[in-house]
Amino acid sequence: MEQELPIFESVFSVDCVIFGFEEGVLKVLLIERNEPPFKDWWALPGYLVEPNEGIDEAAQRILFKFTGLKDIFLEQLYTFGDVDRHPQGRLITIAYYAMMRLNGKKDLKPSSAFVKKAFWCPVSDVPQLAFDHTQIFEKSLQKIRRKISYSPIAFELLPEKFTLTQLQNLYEAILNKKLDKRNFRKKMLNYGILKELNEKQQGVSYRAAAYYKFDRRKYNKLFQKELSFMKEDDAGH
Amino acid sequence: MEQELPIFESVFSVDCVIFGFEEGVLKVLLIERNEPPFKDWWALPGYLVEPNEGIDEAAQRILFKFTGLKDIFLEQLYTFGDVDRHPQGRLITIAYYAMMRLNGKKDLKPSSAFVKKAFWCPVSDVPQLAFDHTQIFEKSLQKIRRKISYSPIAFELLPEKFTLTQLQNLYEAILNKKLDKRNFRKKMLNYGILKELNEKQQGVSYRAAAYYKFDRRKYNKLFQKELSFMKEDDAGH
DNA sequence: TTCTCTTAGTGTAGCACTTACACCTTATAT
DNA sequence: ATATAAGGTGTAAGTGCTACACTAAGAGAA
Repeated sequence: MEQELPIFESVFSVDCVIFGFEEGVLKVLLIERNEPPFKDWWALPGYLVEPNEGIDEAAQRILFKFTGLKDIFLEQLYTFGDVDRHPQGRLITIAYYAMMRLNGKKDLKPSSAFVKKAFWCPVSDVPQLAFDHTQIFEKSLQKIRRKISYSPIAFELLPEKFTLTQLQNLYEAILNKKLDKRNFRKKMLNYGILKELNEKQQGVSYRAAAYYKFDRRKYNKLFQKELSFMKEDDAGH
Repeated sequence: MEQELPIFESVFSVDCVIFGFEEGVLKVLLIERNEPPFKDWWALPGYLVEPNEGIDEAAQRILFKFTGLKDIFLEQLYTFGDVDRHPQGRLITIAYYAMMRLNGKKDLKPSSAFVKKAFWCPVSDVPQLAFDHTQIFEKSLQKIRRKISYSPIAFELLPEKFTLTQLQNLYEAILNKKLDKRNFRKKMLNYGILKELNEKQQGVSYRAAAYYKFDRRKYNKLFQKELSFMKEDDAGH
C-alpha cells in the first residue's frame, strides 16, 4: 500500500551569458533592469523558470523575451545558490552561456517590462552587476577561455567568411594574450578545417586578405568531438 | 517607495557521485533506497537541500547522513531538471562528484532511515538506477575521464604510498584503455611531481615495487593549476 | 608614375614531447 | 636451482611547438 507523497514545487531561475565579437572586441550581452530589486542596475538576462518548463527551454524563452535573440545554442555553465544571493530569499540560478555572431544583429528588442534595454558591453568594461552576476560572468569567461583551446567555438563568433587575421584577433581577445602570426596560421591551416574561398577583402586600403570559412564537415570527420586548439599556457597576463 | 516583494521558497536536491579505486577496479558509491519513490532501488546518495543551507554544505551533509563519509571534496558537476525526472513533481537536482581513497574505509554507516545500505559498486556493473541517476552517473564518468588528462585527480584515489603500476592501473581503469608501461613511467617521472620513497612493497611473491608519493608542493610550484596529463585520444580502448 | 603606408603572407632550425618496441632484474615459491 | 611473476629500463623516428624577419600586394598621396 503506497502512501501519499508530497508534491514538490521548485522555484529557481536561469541566467544567460552571451558572448559576441565585433571590431576586435569581445562583448557580453547585458540588460538594464526595470524592476526591483536592483532596479536600474545592469545584469545578465535571466528570470524565473516556469513549473512545467525544461531548464534549457526556459533559458531560450527568457533570453528571447529579454533581448529578442532567438535560436542561440545555450550550454549549462554552473548553478549558483548562495543562501543570500537574492534579496527575496533562497533562489538558486542555473547559468547558461553561449557565443554568437554579431554581424548586423544589433536589433536587441526586449519584450518584457522587466527590462529597460539590452545591449552589448565589452567584457573589459563590465561594471559591478546585480545580484551575483559579476561572479557568474567571470566564471563563464574562464569557461570560454578554456573551451577555445579544445573546441572550435571561435567560429561561432565570427561571420561565415573571415580572414585569418580576424580569427587570430578573436583568439587573442578571448585568451587575452598575443599570438605569433606565422605559428597561428600554420597551425590553423594544418588542421585542415578551414576552406579558403576565392574571395578577398574589398575596399581596404592595403593588401586584401583572403577569406576563409570553417569547414564543419571536415571538422566532424577528423575529430569525433574535440581537439587541442591552443596550448594552454600558464596565465594570460 | 518600495513595494513589497514576494519571498521565494526553493525546493531542490543534490546528488553525489563518489568514485573510489580498489584492487584495480574503479567503483562508485551507491545506496539502496528504503523509501518510496523507487523504494529498494539503487541510487546515488542525494536528498533535499535545506532552505538556509549552502548547496556545497548540503552535499556534504547529505553524503554523511547517507553513507557516513565526511570531509570529501565535492565539486559541482551539472544540474538536472527534466520536468518529469521526479515522480513527485518538478524537482531539480544539482549533481556533485568527488574522488576518494578507499584504503580501509569500508565502514559505510548510513544514519538515515531513507537508506537501507550504502556500498561500493564497480562502475562496469552499475545497473539501471532510480530517477535519472544513470544519466547523472554517466555524465560524471565522462567528466573524470576528461579531467584525469589535465589534472592530478588520480592521486586522490590512491593511497598515500603507491607503486607506479598501481598508478598506471588507475589511469587505465578510468580511461578504459591500455597504456604503454615505459612511456607511462617516463612521462610521470618527468613531471617531477612524484617522490620516490625508500620503501618497497612487502609480502609480494615477486620483485617488490618501489613506493612513490605525490609531491603536492612541487606540483603547485610547477603549475599554477593544471597541466596536460594524458594525451586525449579519440575513443577509449 | 613613383613613393609611402599598411597589412597579408611566408619558412626554417632547434627543441621537446610522443610513440613504438623487447629484454634483463629481482624476489618468492617450489 | 629453477620457474614464475612482476618490476624496471633506453633508443630511434616522427611530430608538433617555438622563436624569429622579411617580401608581396594594394591603395592613396605626392
